[in-house]
Amino acid sequence: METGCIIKHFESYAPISRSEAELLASLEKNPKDYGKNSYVWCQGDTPGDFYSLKQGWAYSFRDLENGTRQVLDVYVPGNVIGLRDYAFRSRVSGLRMLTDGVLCAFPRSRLTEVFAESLLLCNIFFTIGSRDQAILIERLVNLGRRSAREKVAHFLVETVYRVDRTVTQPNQPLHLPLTQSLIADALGLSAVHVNRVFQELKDEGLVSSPSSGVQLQDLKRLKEIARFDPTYLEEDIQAAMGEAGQFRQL
Amino acid sequence: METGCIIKHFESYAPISRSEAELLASLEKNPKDYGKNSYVWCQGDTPGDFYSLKQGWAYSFRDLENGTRQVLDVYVPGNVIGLRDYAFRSRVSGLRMLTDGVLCAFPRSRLTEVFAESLLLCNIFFTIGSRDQAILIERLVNLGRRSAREKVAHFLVETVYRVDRTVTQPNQPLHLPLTQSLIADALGLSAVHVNRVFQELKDEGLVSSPSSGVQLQDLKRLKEIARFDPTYLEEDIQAAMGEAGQFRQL
DNA sequence: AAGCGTCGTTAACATAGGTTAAACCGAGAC
DNA sequence: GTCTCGGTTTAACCTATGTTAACGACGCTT
Repeated sequence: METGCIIKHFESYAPISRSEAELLASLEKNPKDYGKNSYVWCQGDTPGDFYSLKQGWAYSFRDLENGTRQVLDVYVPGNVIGLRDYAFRSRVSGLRMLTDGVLCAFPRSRLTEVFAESLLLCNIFFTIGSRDQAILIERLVNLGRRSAREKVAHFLVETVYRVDRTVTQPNQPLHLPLTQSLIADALGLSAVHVNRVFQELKDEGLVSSPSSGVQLQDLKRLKEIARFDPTYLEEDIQAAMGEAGQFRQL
Repeated sequence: METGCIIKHFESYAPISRSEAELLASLEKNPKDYGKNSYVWCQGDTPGDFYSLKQGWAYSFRDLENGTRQVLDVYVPGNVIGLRDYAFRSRVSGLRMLTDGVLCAFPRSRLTEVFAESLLLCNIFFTIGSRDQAILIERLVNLGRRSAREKVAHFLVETVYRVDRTVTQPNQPLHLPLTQSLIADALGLSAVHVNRVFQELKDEGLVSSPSSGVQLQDLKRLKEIARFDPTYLEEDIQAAMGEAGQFRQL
């Protein structure tokens, strides 16, 4: 079995030892296929497991009383999903596949064991939580204080940045498997208005929409429109662990 | 020295042992006064410390390029603040006092030590992170998919719920030290429009505004308007830790 | 007591984005 | 090869909320 993508993902935070790699590998034992649009869990379910996303894309969302929904986050391969339900009796959001994909489930209680066995992994999980929060914060800013045009640009650029982390691609046009109505639900806009914005961006040659999904043609310009500042995606576990981290790594 | 409010706060998650209480107490060594409206840190600063809020209220925010700002969260006594910067080289948001208050700083590196020394405390910190995320998610839903009236009602009710956790009050009208423009910046609205909503709510006898701050007169009705569902505030560390938790508590 | 700054209030006016609805398009199902 | 379905596109119309601006009330400072 080749080295799992959760390991690869964790290695992007800090070099991990052999025994820790084994510990992580034990979290990736149960790969399971999910079809496009299938629900992994629904809001309100009892949260038994966490997941790592081995392949494909997924998103978390909340359905509202008034019939609308809010998309909370989009996940790309390597992401750990569900940590946010850690302390709750029922899931605070649903999880649904955006494309076909593979998820690895591991039981919530394993996490406490991992904490006990490896301080480094404990720190990395904490770092992931910290990063998740930073992303939510940025989304909050996006929703609260930017125009529709800026929102869309920002969301697209952020997503590209997040993909790049695990899936290193050449410098070519970047393809994202997002629908316009998903983007609308993520940004608190109507699908109609998202389409209006897309028309604009297309006219300016910044994006194109192939048969499905979105293609970014001019990342640089999009970043300007979004006033995108990537520091909120650049964690650094060294900074966090300090001395202890140094020590642990020997 | 009476038992610190961080201990009281942590006890609301799980019973903690004597040695763990001492460990926590060591985090509360440097109480420092902050005046109303003073800045504790600014976005971009290097994050050295975390804080527990011993007294008073504070809020975190982001200033935007376009001159507006987004308020991200409001903190009440007992809250642990700054965990979200755990893994970053610079703070993702600023922190400012809403009232006079007292904060206790403890260095970020201490956290790793605490993790190493107590599995339970490690879990509680994780739980706090999980809860923080749940709150952000709810704020996201609020921003994305609710009307101004619903937003305001929801924000007020949530805040009351969060205060109640540590500060147990009688059944009387609840006073919150929030200004209308703070609420506007938290909800992505203009101060003028927040005021319009407040006029409505006042006419209906649901809130009043004494010389400063907001007073909630009819929590029940406000909850209905907001369609407030408090499950996202009801964590349960038992559920999270499972067996390990049971064991650790002996 | 005069002056100043912050916050709340109100009104008139402007607009970004929502709503509805209808047509269209490509992909998979049968 | 036609049907259906989810997604996109366009247009006409509407409204919730933003903007600007001016005033008032309170609390602090001098």
